[in-house]
Amino acid sequence: MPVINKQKTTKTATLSRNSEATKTQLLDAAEVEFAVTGLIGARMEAIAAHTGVTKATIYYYFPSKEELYRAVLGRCFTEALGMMEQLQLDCLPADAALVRLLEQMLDCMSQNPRIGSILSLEAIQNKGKYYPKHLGDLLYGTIIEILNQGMTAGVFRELEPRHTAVNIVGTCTFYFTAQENLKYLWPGKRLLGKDLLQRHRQESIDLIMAGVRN
Amino acid sequence: MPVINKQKTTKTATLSRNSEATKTQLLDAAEVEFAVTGLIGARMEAIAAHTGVTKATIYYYFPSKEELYRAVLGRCFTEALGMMEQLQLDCLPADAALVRLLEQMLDCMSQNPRIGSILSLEAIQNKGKYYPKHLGDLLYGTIIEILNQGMTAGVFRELEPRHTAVNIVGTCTFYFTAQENLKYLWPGKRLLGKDLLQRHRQESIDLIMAGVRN
DNA sequence: AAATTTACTGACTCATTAGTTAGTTTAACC
DNA sequence: GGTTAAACTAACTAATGAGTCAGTAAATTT
Repeated sequence: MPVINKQKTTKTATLSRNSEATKTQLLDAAEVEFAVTGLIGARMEAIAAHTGVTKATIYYYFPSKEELYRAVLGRCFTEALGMMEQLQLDCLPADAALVRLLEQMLDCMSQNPRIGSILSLEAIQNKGKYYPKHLGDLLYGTIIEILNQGMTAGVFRELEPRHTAVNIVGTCTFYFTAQENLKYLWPGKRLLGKDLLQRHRQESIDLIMAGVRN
Repeated sequence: MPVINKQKTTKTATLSRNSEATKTQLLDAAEVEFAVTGLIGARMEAIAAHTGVTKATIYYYFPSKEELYRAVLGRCFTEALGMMEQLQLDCLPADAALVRLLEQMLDCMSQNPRIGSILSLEAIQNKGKYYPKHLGDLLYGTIIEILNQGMTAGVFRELEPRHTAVNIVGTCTFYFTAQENLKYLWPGKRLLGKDLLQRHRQESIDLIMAGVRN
């Protein structure tokens, strides 16, 4: 393993055996593990092994399994939050804004389907204890706002915005979280392959838009 | 605890300390446990304690944790299958048939939201290893058939039936499985309470029907 | 090059867990 | 009322898992 440090004496930016990289790798491995097993089911040993370090190394970076879980959630949803914030929907009419938001959500799930699994497990196993409410507020708040706007403008039919928002999010996530139960519906095809994903994206947007439009 | 047996000598129907009842109670407790933790996370001790017996009693009835899990799944989906089969949708036009099916699915989830959780966990944790394919075939097969029929009849728009079927099931389940993450959207209200449930049922049906109709 | 700090490990502890077994209690049948 | 079989338990085993700690190796500083 050559090349550890590129800059030599830039403050504390570079660390001896590259602790920043190790930490990131641990978070990556932990994300995968938590996305399959949830908090309780996750094995610290498995996370360590997958990272190529010993279990004790995890405790060098994170005080406990629970805090590691919090860190994983934090990183996931900071990402998602960033994507949401750069959407700039205010200047768009309601229907265009909703299409844009749907595209973003579906692409987000395609890029990292683990987010959906983690949130599902979080709800089912931990009763939402670690659920990042500010993300929920932002996501559901944005959808509800768009729906209200659309109703006022007359482009959307009269609907209950909160229930509809929940159903929209459900539509954007189910395909990904239930993947493994659904795969036999498309024998021999990869559900996260380019063509099926593309098709699913379009079908989901069409269904929702037809569902809300007047 | 008085009254154990009502009929006295009806074959082997009545058992000494009522084994049939114990078995049912064990399955009930196991269903609750598995619906929260999944197969790997479930604690046999917890299932036993909740039933009011010792752990060893479970092994008197079931050879292993895995077989207990299989038995729980079996019972859940025999129920669901029974509900599906008595629907009699063949004689109905596509749109009425879909409404009927949606009502049934939503009511099924309302009555036992654990089904959705168990299926979600099954997909995420076990990669669908124990997923009852015959149930999936029946459910998705029925929806796809109705959608095709509706397109032929011209009452439904041109859509891809499989993706749409997945989205329909997603809409019918997400509210229930993600309950605990969503509760803060309705502060002070019970998501599975009569009024919210009723409202959600109607909103979901409206969204889907508007989404598929021509 | 010696001293110090940072990154990391091996070998532990103690709690928990699936599964077992030998034995006990309760009811059923004669 | 004594025998037998079914229902159930207490007390185990063996394995695994979260978390600890003393110590080592590599890099950085002096």
